[in-house]
Amino acid sequence: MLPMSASTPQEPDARTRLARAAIDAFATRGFHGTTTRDISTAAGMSPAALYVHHRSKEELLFGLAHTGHARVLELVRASVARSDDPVTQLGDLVEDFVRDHAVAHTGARVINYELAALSEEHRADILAIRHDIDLVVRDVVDRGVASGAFATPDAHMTSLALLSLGIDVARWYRDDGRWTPDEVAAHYRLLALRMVGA
Amino acid sequence: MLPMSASTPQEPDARTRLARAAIDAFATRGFHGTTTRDISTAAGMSPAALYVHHRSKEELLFGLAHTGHARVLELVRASVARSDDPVTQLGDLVEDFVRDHAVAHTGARVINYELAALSEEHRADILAIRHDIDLVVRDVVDRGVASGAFATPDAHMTSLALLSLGIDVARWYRDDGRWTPDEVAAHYRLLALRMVGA
DNA sequence: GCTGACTGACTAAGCGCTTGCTTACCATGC
DNA sequence: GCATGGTAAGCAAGCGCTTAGTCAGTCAGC
Repeated sequence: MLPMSASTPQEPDARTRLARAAIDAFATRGFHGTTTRDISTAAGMSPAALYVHHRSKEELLFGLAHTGHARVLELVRASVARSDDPVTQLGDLVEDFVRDHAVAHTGARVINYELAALSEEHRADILAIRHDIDLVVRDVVDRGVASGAFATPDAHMTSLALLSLGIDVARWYRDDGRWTPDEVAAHYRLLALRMVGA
Repeated sequence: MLPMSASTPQEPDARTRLARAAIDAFATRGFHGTTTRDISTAAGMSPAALYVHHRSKEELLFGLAHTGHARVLELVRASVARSDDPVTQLGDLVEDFVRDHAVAHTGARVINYELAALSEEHRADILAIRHDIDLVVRDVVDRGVASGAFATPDAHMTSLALLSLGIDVARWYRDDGRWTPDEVAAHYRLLALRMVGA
């Protein structure tokens, strides 16, 4: 029995090539600044081939946004599940969240800054996942405040600020910059714990 | 002697109407998602009238970005100039910066997230102003560390995080939301001082 | 010989920007 | 007091080009 796919690792399948090309293009020029030809050409196909795999340019963006958000939701849930102590939970969550936004900054930029280009239904779908991510963070902060481990005059706004700080890493992080993702993540863990008054 | 202009305050001059329409449109749909007809129609003019006041759509964006950045640079310099104590200086700076990004969130969103649409020369011009803003923040943090008022393992990254936190307010702040600009600004002042270990 | 991935050639619509012209306003000369 | 000429702002129309998306047909692999 041969494996399902015999494609070489240098040449991923068409869907993957389209997704990568779309992320790069959307991150660089934005959704409306990117043409379907930019994407299909970068993926090594004709303009029409994009429509074999996706109904429209908007649906391609939605696919990227949905996959990316679902992945981040699982990421933060896994971070919190590793411990019972709110201090460790928040530290791990911020560290994992920030590292991910530094490593995958290109994709994260698309996911966070191109949502306005989605249809109303698709945007609502994404906002629901974002709300779930919010809830995970807020729950950790609330439990830390309840246990006396954290002290903050507004747990809600502090939770928002923590997430906001992590998201913005995707905007400024550069692969050829001063810090590695791990260095940023470690420093942000400290900043986050200070912000909640741990 | 009559005043120079007798136009009613309800109907500002053409340049102002164009600027406001452009900010609204760019913030909602992005630079490439906005047509020159969107802008001119919202300003109550024909498509051609835009070109009486601006050489191109890109130059209109550049004008908005330049004015906005110059204003923020003056804002943070004024915040720092009000005191000699790094703790007060940083608190005032963050409070003023965050309040401004909440009040003028629409314009700030355009200024911070549409820079990729600028020409190389225009983008370089804006990045130079942003660098000056960075320097103001970094200088306050460095002096706080030197005086022993602040304690942070990486003053450079902490300065970046402080600015990053303020910028991202423009992304999430809503006029009909839970908090007033003053409330957000006051809370962020506390968060900022905790982040630097004051 | 059927299926699914893919292409070249195409279309309708929309884009930024220009053109040729009109209008409103104002300083100047008489 | 008023014609004259200059200027800035504005518009209707439309040019040249690009866009997202379509479609009939090709072809490799099962």
